[in-house]
Amino acid sequence: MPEKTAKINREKKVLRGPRPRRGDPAETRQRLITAAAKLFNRFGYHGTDSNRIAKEAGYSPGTFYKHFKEKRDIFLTAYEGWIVSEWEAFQVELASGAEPEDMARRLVDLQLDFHTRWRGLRASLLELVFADAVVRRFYRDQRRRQLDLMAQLRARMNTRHQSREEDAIYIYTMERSCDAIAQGELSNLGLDRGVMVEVLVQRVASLLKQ
Amino acid sequence: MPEKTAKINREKKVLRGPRPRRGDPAETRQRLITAAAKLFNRFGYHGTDSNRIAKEAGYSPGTFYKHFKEKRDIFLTAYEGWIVSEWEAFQVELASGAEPEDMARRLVDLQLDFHTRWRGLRASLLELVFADAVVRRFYRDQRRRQLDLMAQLRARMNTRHQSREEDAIYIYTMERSCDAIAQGELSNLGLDRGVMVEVLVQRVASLLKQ
Amino acid sequence: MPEKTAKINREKKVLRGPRPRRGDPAETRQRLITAAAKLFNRFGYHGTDSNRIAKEAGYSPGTFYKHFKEKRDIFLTAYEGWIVSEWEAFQVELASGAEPEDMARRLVDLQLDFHTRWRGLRASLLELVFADAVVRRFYRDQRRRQLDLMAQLRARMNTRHQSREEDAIYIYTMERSCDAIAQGELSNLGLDRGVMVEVLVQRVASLLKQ
Amino acid sequence: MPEKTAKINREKKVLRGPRPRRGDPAETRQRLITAAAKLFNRFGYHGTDSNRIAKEAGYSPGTFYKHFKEKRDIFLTAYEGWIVSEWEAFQVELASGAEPEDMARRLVDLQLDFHTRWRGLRASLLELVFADAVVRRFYRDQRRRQLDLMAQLRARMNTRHQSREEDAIYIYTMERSCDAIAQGELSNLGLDRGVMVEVLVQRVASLLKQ
DNA sequence: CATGAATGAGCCTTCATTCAT
DNA sequence: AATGAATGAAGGCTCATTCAT
Repeated sequence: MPEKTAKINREKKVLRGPRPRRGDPAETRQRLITAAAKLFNRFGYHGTDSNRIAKEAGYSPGTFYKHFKEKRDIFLTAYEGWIVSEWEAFQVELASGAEPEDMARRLVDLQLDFHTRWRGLRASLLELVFADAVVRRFYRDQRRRQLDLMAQLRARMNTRHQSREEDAIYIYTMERSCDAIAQGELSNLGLDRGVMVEVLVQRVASLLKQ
Repeated sequence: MPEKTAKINREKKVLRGPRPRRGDPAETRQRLITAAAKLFNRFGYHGTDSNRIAKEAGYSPGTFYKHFKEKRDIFLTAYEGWIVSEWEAFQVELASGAEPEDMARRLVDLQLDFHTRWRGLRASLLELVFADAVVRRFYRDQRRRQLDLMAQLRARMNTRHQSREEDAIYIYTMERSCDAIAQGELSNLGLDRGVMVEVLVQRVASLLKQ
Repeated sequence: MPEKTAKINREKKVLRGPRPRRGDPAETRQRLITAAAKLFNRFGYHGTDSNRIAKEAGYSPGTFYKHFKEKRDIFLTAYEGWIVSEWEAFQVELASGAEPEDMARRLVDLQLDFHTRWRGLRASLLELVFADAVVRRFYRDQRRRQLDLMAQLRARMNTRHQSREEDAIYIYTMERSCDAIAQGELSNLGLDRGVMVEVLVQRVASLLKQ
Repeated sequence: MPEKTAKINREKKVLRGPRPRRGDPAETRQRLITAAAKLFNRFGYHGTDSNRIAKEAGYSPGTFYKHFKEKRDIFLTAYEGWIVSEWEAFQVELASGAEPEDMARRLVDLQLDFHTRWRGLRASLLELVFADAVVRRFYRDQRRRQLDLMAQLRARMNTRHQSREEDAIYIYTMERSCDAIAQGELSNLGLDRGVMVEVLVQRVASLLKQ
């Protein structure tokens, strides 16, 4: 009977090092989300590992999994946080009563800002939507809600009529163009950011004018 | 997918029959590319491993690395193959002398077709562009060439003037909209494919009319 | 765009160190099984990790998973190897035509020998049978086969009649007693190995006498 | 399981009602043991984590470690509780003065009952005995005591003489057979429970008859 | 007495890549 | 040209255990 070896084998899980701290779970969770967003936006989803997220937030690997069932979860959470805050900012702007042109400019700036801040997460989004059924469902729910909101908005604002399909294409145009700008594509393509933004602003403005 | 890949390969050799074995390097290389495209388009870049590409093509892992320095290379090669064949198909159509509306419809169909066939590769593209400097450079070169070609084309066809920035936005609109359709987003969003396509066709047609 | 960081992140998988060797897969597999058996028998199933099995056999972690889908698989394989070789040894002995008492003694020695050599695997077996449905199925299949063989054997040898249930109890008795001896329980319990073995031999002998 | 566990705990206090909260230490400890027994018997030792035991009992992880130095301890405690209660039940039966055959039947029923209720713990027992020196020592102490009691008992009851070694084999036979029945092995092996039990009853009865 | 946030070693598994044959 | 056994870094995730509150 391997009396000694068995014991050695069993007792290797001795804990040493600095002592744990305490904190508010909500705060910890938020720190993790912030760290994840930061890393996703620097390295993309596949370039970011869960242990590193924890470390970046000031925690150890186990803490991550106390707050999120799996890596995908924190991605979805960060993604939702972005969508919600972006949409809130849009609502505020839309309710500001500014002149169409001014409002359009601010809306484009807003979207550009968000797409810049979240460009890494956005870069990973499409692959995850493609490869992961859960992300796909989540993504499409958001998209549907977005289209519904847009329809409501247009109804309320008496803007020029356009179909839900046109709404979708409008959204795709804005999103993809802002992504391109946010990803820094312009300078490589001989495009001028100012001109590009201006074109987008005019598109938005024409939608806002009744 | 295989049928169309054959089309892409047409200028080299039509590859059928599941048994390779000591062929000329070009054929082996082509088989690997075809297999990679197939897998990328089913599982995405990160969901496809290089050993499996080799196996799918009927070779062993070592053979893969005889023909491609790294996994990224075959992605770029497949990507280039797609772009080239898509652009060739466009050129053919643009030279057909068809009526603007008909031509527009065929161009949209063409793009939809390519985006459907390559949707997995496209889904992975943005993340790779973001995370990998080499892919990024490659991608932007293609994009620049695309914009240049479009400018030439417009000059030749005497179409309505629009800036390079407007061209870019047009390209982004078409691309993102076709991606959405190809990825199957429409049914979840209460959008009608026919209507969507029609809107896109009109956009293209209005560009083609002088 | 984080040109540098992204690259750093991507290129961390550089391989260094000693070069791989070549070998016969069957041999490698066997080496792994042998190593696994050794470790399971020293530390039990839960005290043995797959990387260590690989290392013990002279390979790296990846090699293990080229030969076995998961850790459980190598356990089942080792288990099966033991059962088969034990049963073969029994068959040889049973066919030897020795006198009942002599044969009984050799059979007990044989079983003791096997239980001693495989005592770690046996110690883990019951928990795995309990906790893992796949192991359970495998185990019960073996057991059924064992009972069937025993029935055939008794029929052929014209031994005293006993029910399949009695056979089972006989098997359980032998197994558990040999386990106890193999695990080294006797010295702690004030039991004499010689006496114990003698009792078992008499049991077996009485079965063998018609 | 819960009903019977309560029985085991009877001599301390009957614990019902799912809400603990600042009670006396003994009660907390008992609740933890009950929860541990339940989980060990459902998932085995390695399939049960200490945090879950605490949660199941209505406490937090810290509380667990206030009452038990380590996970192993609560296993040993539960194990001891089972042994003690089983042996007590046996003593009661043995003192009942019933006819040998009746008594034998009740004893077998009793043992079957206990082995069924504790089958998860029993399934883990042998691996722990093998891998952990402390469990091993504990287990063998119990076993020695059991053999001693049996010797005393036989002396008192004037049963047919048999050696301590024969006692041990008898115990192993009963234990392993009851385990098999408790683990549900019979149906897979084409064995009839009634017949099996009857054989065991006869074995016990023959021991009880002088 | 009890809490529960936090720990961190470590296990299982994957996969891009190499090189001796 | 092709093979394919082998590599080994690393990543996702678990869980026994601790300690500040």
